[in-house]
This record gives sequence, C-alpha cells and structure tokens, in this order.
Amino acid sequence: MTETCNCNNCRNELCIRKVPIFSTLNQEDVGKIASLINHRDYKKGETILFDGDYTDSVVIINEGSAKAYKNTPDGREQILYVFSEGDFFGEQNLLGNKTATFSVEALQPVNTCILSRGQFQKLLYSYPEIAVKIIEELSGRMARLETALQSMGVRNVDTRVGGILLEFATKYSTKTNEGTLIHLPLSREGIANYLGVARETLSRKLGQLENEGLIRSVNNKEILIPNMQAIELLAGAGY
Amino acid sequence: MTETCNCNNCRNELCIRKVPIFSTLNQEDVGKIASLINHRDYKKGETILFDGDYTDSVVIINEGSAKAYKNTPDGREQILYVFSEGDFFGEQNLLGNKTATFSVEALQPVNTCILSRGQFQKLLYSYPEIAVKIIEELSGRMARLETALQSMGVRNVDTRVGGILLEFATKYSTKTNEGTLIHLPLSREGIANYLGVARETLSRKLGQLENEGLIRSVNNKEILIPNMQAIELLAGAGY
DNA sequence: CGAGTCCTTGAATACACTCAACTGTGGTGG
DNA sequence: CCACCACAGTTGAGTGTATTCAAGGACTCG
Repeated sequence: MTETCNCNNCRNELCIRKVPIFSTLNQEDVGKIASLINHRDYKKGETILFDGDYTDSVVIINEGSAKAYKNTPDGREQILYVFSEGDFFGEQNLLGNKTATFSVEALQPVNTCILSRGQFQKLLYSYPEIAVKIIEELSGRMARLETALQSMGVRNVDTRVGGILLEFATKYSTKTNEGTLIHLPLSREGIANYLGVARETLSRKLGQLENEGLIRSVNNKEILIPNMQAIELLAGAGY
Repeated sequence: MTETCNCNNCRNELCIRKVPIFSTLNQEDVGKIASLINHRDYKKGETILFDGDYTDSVVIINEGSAKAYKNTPDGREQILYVFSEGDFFGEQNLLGNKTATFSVEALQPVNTCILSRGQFQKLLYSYPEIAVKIIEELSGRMARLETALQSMGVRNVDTRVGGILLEFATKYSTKTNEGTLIHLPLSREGIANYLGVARETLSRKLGQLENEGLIRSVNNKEILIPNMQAIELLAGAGY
C-alpha cells in the first residue's frame, strides 16, 4: 500500500497528493482515501456537470481545467470560476439532496477524481483537518467572488479588464525578460463572459490597451505585460 | 450551568441557540461554548469591521442587521451581504493572519457574539459537526454570491430589480391578503448599491413597476407585491 | 490547404449614468 | 406646535459608453 507502483490505488494516491484539502494527511490515510476514489475523463468541450442536475458526488479536478458558469435569462453565459488542478466542486451537496447551481464544462481534456457524498461526509467527521481545509478553500473562493462582484459593479470597463489581467497574472503567468507572460485559460469570448461584457467590447478594450503599450497580444492564448504596475494602476485607480 | 437564569452564561446560551451552526450541540456543549463568548453592541450606522483591518475573531450577529460592502475604485459602495440574526463573519481569518476583505456596518442597533480565532479553531476540531454546518452555511452564501454575479451580468436592469425583489421576498416578507409585503432591509440607495446601479435608475425602475401595477410602494421601508408570479416572470424571462 | 470557428473592426442605437433641481420626510429646537 | 434643516428619494434633460448588428479578417484543426 505504501509502495509506488502503477496500480489503481497508487495512481489515486498521486491524485490525492495534488489536492490541497488532503495535504495534511499522512501516507496511511492517503492510502485509505485512495481506495474510495473513482475516475472519469472528459474531452474538451464536454460538460462535466449540468446546472440543475441532481448529483451526489464531489468532483476533484486531477488534470486539465474547466469553466463553471450559469446561463443568464437573457441568453448569455456568466462564467463564475475557472477550475484547474486541485480544485473541487459539488461540496454544496454535502448535506441535503441539492441540485447543481452551475454547469461545468471542460476547457481542455480533463481527468477527475470522484468521491461519493457519503464517503466525503465520513471523511469530514474522521478528519476535522480536512473540513478546516475546505473551509479555508471555500473562504478563498468566496473572497474571489466578492471581488468579482465588486468589479462587476464598477462602471468603467477598463478597470474591470485591468482587474482580470491582474487575476490571471497571479494564477497563469510566467516571468520573462520582456515582462509577465499570461497564459490565458479562456478564449476572448470566455473572458468576456467572465467579465460580463460583450465579446466585442473586450476586443476593443484590449486593442486600446495594446495601442497604449500596456499589453502585447502575443497570440490568442498569450498576453505579455511589460509593466505590471501600469496594470495595477489601471485596475485600482480607474482612468 | 443547565438552569435558565439571567447570568451572563445563560444569556450567552440564548445567543448560541439562535445560531444555526451550533444547532446540533447538546445542552452541555452549549454551556461550554457560552462561557467563551464576549459581547459587543453597535449603534445604527456604526462600523463593526473595517475592510483591510486585521482581526482575529469570528463575529456572530445576535440581534439586528448589518451590511457588508466593499468600496469600488470609482468611489461607489458595492454591498455584498445583508447579515441578520444568526449570520456570522470573520471565518476567513480562521487559519492565517488575514485581513478583512470587506467592511461591515450596522443597519440597526446590533448586538454581537464574539469568539476568538483560537477558540473557534478548537471548536472545529472538537466538534466536526460544527465544521460541517459552517461548510453548509458557506455553500449557501456562495450560491447567493454566484446568483448575484449572474444577475450583475444581465444587461436588462428590470430583470435585476425583479431578482432582488424575489430575494427579499423569500427573506423579509409577510403574507397579507393583499399580497406579499416585503420589509426592505436596505434603503433605496442601499438596494441600488446592492444591485450595482445608480440610485436614480433604481428609483425610475421601481416607479415604472408601480405604474405597471406589479408593485405597490407602501412606504420607503415596505413594498407590496400583489402577484408574485409576475415578478418571477420579470426576474426570469426578462422583458 | 480549406472550412469552420474565433476574433476584430465599423456604424448606429439604446440605455443607464451624471448633473441638477425639486419633493417629501423625519428629526430638532425654538 | 410649527418652522426649519438635513437627508432620502424622485423626476427631468442631456451625454457617454457599451451594446447590437453586420461584415471582414485571422487563426486552428483536420
């Protein structure tokens, strides 16, 4: 049980090790939990969870990334989260027989670890530290939502674009000698749906920022930021 | 310890009994926790927590209501939550030495129960069911935030106004023979800051809804909704 | 290389915002 | 008890900015 090999159990251990909420567990406990895990793969564009569906499992992203979104009454799609390795969802069903409050769709090929509600519940009672980790994780996620809500309230769209560049810079960037290179997790349309603006508006704003020299659009998946402070100023102080 | 009286401990027990997260505890445990609690009162308009301040305590609203908000870069105030009896905040500081991510201001005279971070942490490890309750509570709060975010993404302001009327109707209303009477927890300006629109815009929209017969503004603190389904339609389907 | 999808650019429109004046309301003090 | 003041809310007019609709350009993937 404690040796590394290619059996399902050990593959599952690798899966668990990636997830922050299990980071406090010792090897033995990891092994126990590993045996409870199921896996499922999804292709890019496939829907992992449908808004409104009943579900009784907690899903952990083991590999790849996914977007969580709600469809608005006026036919748009409001993106709420971009999940990547180690993120989980479905915890809202922990107690009652609740239905999903958003849809989740794979942005890339995704591999998931699945725990049933019952198993997950038992874990929480056996390992209070996991519950605390989850509270910590949820708190962080709420802080992000709160910031997003604040941002949506800002009239000035430039500020909001700056805000999302900052957010992406902290999560999806590498440093180069030309500046910070952001690897966009979403398409332009996706970013627009995350910001809650029209695709075209985002396009115009990014074009404008490029003209002003604040960003350099390397390709559709990468944006280079020569001077991060200028973006911070944009996001913070507005115009 | 288990007898009802007017001593501080027993007053604290009453306080605990109001809070859903402690609802699973037996009398003895309630007594133990009661001895850990401190109290503090706030006048209407007083700030209970300042955004950015360091704080090491979890605050539970025992009586009254309060708004949680962030100031936006463009000088507005974006309301995130309306807390009332039994709600708590400060749990984001559970683990690290974090600072507050929003301000909280009393909307009415408020009485709070205060637990220090250390005490609260111990509770979580001693009573896993409290942790589970908190996860449940946070999940609910996240669902609300997610819905709010979705709502903010909707262009049509009528829809958003309808949405907030529905939300208030579920939390702050009484049934009368004329329809559903909503007791507004916020002023017009507050509602506007909750929706992320200008005060004047909200005023116009409410006036319009009143002309159409969908609502009746009884006074600045109460709105009567004769036909709730019409509001649901407004919030759901847009125009 | 071609088809489809995603992205950009342009022009016109609509909608909420801003600024400003006015009305109502609640509270204080003479 | 009424006059006054401060504040919250409403209403009006004009402006700005993002949206919409439409067309053209540029990727990406087979």
